[in-house]
Amino acid sequence: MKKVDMAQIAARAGVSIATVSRALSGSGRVRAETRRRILAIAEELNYRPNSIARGLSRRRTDTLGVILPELVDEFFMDLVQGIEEEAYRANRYILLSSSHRQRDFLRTSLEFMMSGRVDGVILMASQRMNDIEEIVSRSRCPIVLLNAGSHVACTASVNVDNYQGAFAVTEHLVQHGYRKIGVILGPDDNYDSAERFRGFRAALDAHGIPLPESFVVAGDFTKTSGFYGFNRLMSQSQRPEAIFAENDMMALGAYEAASRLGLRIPQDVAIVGFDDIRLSRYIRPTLTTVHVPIEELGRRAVRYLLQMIDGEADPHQPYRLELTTGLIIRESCGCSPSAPYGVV
Amino acid sequence: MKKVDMAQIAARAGVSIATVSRALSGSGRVRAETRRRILAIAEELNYRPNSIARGLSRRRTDTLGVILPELVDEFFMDLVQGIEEEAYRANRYILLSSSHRQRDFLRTSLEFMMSGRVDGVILMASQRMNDIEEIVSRSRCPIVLLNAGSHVACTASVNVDNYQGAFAVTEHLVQHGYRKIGVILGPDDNYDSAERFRGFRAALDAHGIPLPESFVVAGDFTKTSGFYGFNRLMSQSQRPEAIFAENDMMALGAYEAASRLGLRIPQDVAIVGFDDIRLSRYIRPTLTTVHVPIEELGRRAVRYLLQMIDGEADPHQPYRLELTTGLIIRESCGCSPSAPYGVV
DNA sequence: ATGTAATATGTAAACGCTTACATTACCAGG
DNA sequence: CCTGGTAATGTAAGCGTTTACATATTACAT
Repeated sequence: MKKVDMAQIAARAGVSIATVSRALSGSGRVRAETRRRILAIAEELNYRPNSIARGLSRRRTDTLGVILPELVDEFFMDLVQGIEEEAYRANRYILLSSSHRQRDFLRTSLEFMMSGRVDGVILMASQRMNDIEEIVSRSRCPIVLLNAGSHVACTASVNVDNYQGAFAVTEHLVQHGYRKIGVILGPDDNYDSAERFRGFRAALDAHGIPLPESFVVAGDFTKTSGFYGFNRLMSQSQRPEAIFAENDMMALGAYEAASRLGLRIPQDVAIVGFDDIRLSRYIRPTLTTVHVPIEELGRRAVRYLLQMIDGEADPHQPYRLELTTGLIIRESCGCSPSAPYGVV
Repeated sequence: MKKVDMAQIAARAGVSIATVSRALSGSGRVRAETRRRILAIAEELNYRPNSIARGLSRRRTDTLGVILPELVDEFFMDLVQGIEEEAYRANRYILLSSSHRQRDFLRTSLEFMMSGRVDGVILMASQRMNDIEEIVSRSRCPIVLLNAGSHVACTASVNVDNYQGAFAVTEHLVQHGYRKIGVILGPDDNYDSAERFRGFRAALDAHGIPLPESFVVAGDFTKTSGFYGFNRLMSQSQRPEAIFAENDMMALGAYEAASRLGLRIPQDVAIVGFDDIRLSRYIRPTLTTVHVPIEELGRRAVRYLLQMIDGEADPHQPYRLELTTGLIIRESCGCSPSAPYGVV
């Protein structure tokens, strides 16, 4: 199939290229009859506008760049889904790139963004946010950050309200009557983790519940770290009655550790997580956790990015959106009798 | 940050645009001293080539299109990962699009591919492969199909050897001594499913094991269908001793049904799956299944696509690659005593 | 018919880069 | 000092659109 361009259509229709362009793009005025003729010819020739050329000329690509730290993860999957959907709705394409373990992350991102390939970028850097300011300042197109620390105030960001979610799920434990509540932390330098801990802590404080140092153990969001974290929490004389794992994967590790130790959930120890990954519904007992509206996160990011691109929002004015999280009450907190099984 | 183009560099360096281009692209001859000067200025001005313009001129975009039926699924996630990695290695970008439940699938795909936005496309259509021939024939750039039926012979495709995998896992059941083996099928029109059944059947035949009609129940690759499929298989007087679920999700449903009926796996009934999704390692007993090299699938697709783009492979010559699958022996077939738990 | 304002179309200049071809600079051998 | 060859650089023509501006056509009121 050979390529067909406007010139060919113009020739056949006996008009100039400009008229063809106007007819096809719908902008500008063209006599109805002429337009019809042009459209027919375009159809017949199976014409598709060359979006590269169009991009050059219009100085926009209708493409959004998405840079994520990784791809293989339920979180990112949902995120991409949300982003793609919203972009599709707005007739935009998605140029996807994972940052490949930050190998030369800054350089790659900049390269990416400044190449004129995209009209805007959705960027989720993991930890090291130090570069961010620089990236943003040197970038040539609007950027929306995902889950940026609250200290990043140089551009738009869409975030999850970790604090509120952690507060809620912790409070739920308290309402169950638990007073000895332990926590398995996420990575040190992780913003989400820090916020979750803040919410956890605040909920305890709000109810006058003490938090002994021994009830706080480190973790890193991996299943294994949850396993060991649980073991450490439960191997002391003073055992917690309930445990808040700062994410679901660690809760999963805790499940396994519990099973190893012959401890029943929630009878011997209640466990709650954070994230509401799919797995949390599949394991038994089902996991009480905090739902994070990931797809929504992606969609909102796209929406705001488009606003910036379309000039409805000022890219230079900082903007911060926090999406509320929702408590998902299942069995692991002790709420309902652990139903044997069910079709999910 | 204002945009800087070659003209500015040329002006500063006191040379022509052409020389700048040559210096920057590395092609063509430029005096070492001049090149150094130009590079320095480019650096200083923080110049990035405009890839759109470059694309227009060179008639290539260094971008690969990826069209998938969905995004949210472990399979696609891994696939995208493999594709992205390999593309990154070759300095290509990925333009991602899900086909949104085939809503006007053909049109979208064509639009996408023929817009000159990409140099080639990796396409995974789900069922209805009827359009494929047409899409391929009308396309303007090389295409690699993923998991295309063997009847599709109009272009390149990379596939998984479902037959061989099913044969292997079935044979494994036979070696366990099971003679009454049931199967829960995938969707009717699904190519993978058909191949898996063929392999299953062949393995039974090879060992002279009969397959009563009642041991074959329909399913559709969902967990729920696995649940009901299991129930149907086990609610007859003549019960199978082992069950081959054509994918892991259905095996998962079968697990739940078994638990409901108070049947132990593998003591009362062995279960094996296909796909080796992550979950298959997390459930207890761990699931014996067939590993599908998904990332590899993606990587291979990219590799061949690049060959076609670079003219090393003829896009018009059909090409078919089948990746072998691997048997993953875990607990659900009865192989090892069902260990209580372990850190995975 | 005629002038005026709208409407329809054409012309040509971008957009930022690559590249074939033309030109100039340079150097060695005669 | 000239000649020819090679290396370095310049010129300009694309690449396929969009779009500002110019021009041609039409419609309508007078």
